[in-house]
Amino acid sequence: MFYINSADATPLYAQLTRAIQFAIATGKLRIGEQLPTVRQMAVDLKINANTVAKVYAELERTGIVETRRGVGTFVCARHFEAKQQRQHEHELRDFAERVIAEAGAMGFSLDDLVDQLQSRRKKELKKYV
Amino acid sequence: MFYINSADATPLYAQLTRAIQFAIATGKLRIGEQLPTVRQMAVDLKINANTVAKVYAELERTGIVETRRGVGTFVCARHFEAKQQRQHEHELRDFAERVIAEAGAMGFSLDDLVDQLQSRRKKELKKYV
Amino acid sequence: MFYINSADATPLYAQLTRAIQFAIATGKLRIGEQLPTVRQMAVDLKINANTVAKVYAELERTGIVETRRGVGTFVCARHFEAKQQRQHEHELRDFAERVIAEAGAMGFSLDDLVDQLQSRRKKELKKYV
Amino acid sequence: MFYINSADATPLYAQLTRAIQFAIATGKLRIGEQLPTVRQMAVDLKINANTVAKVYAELERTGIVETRRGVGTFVCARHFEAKQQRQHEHELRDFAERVIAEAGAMGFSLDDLVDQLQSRRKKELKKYV
DNA sequence: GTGGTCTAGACCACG
DNA sequence: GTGGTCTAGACCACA
Repeated sequence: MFYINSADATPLYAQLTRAIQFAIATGKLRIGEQLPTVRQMAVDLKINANTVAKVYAELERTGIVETRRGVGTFVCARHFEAKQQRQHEHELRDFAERVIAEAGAMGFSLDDLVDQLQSRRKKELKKYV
Repeated sequence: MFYINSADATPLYAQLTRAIQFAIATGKLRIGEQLPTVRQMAVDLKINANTVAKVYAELERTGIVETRRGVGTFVCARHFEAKQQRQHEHELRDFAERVIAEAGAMGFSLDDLVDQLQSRRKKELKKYV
Repeated sequence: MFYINSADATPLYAQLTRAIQFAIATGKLRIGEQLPTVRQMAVDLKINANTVAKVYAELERTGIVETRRGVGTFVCARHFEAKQQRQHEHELRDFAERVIAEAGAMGFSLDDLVDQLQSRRKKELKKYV
Repeated sequence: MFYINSADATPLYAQLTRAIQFAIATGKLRIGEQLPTVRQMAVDLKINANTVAKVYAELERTGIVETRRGVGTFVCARHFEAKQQRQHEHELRDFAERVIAEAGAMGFSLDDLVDQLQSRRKKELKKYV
């Protein structure tokens, strides 16, 4: 379900964090659903259990998942502090700005990126509807 | 000309290497053209000169650039055109995944983000026309 | 400067986190001041460097310290998101409530606790004025 | 009657052990008096019954309580009056340090906290008079 | 059996 | 020399 590339210079824990956030954002992981256990995930990805634990702890710290001791780790209902509409918009604009800059630096045209984002979304929606 | 995101966990040297390779691959940097000096690049990107120097050294080792002592660093040739198309697509997919993951973690819906990006497309196009 | 009790069931990292927060709260550590290096702290407290690193990372995540790679870890200016006065008060009341409950459970009278808090503050102030 | 803070990193069993010992030491629980049943305590504190059972077993091992099969768990005698005064003071200091650290981390000034606590003193006093 | 803590020690990125 | 990442493996708290 998750994919890690140990050849990539991006730290394993960052890749996994991203993959889980992505899975949640696209609905592959639903609210309340249990994540693989730390050890199982470690086995699946062939990485150290501590690395997985670090990721889970980090995600819990940011409120994306909830861990119940002795039970497991679960996706939790996002509690986005109802941002001011204004601030939300401002942050979105900043974020879009950054995405555009990075895409440019990596040589992706905005069109390609938007296409990719949209096709991703459709694919994911299809899978789970 | 180059873009580095120090918030990204991907090592600075990897980001810079990728950015330079991309610039060469897409012709933004032409064969024979001079790269910014190590110090200039360090100042521009607000990173340490040693980091830039290591990137240049690595690129020289792989034959992508050539350093002429006391003169500067120059683009040498392209060694990686073959893998370009597939590699590019793969990188785009990874990048899109990262964007979606980050957007999700920040509470932005993919729709909002795509809207935002598209509303900026025209402006960006204008810049480069 | 910091004190850890490995006999205490409270995790070492929690004790150290607390000790550092305390040092900052009482002015023992000033804004901008450098914390001992990870390795030095580990030697001083006779604990593993990773445990210290975990604490520093955690404190950075919450914005209490700032780490500059290759340089060190520094106390940073607190950027308490100017809370609404109302909310601040509400949170303080909740916090006080909790403190009272815990003090009660541990058998400390409110008088003793207040005395202790005040004497601590005076002592700290004296030291550094 | 007992208070557990599951947000505190201190293990639940350690918190409960301390709370019971304190209750006995201060006479809130008298010699011969029955403790809540394991299950009742678990329900009250919203923790697992095994955790409570282990605490009771440990307390029995040290001779502080006595379990009569099929009947319940009873306070046996005090074995730790001697260390009480010094221990109590030491714990108060630790507790005060923790409170100061947490208050600092949450952005409350010690003065504000002390004010808040003192303003509540009368109410608390009333409760117990 | 679940996650959490800690250690020891290797290697890397950065200044 | 600084902090960061990762591993392997031990032991603990909790259900």
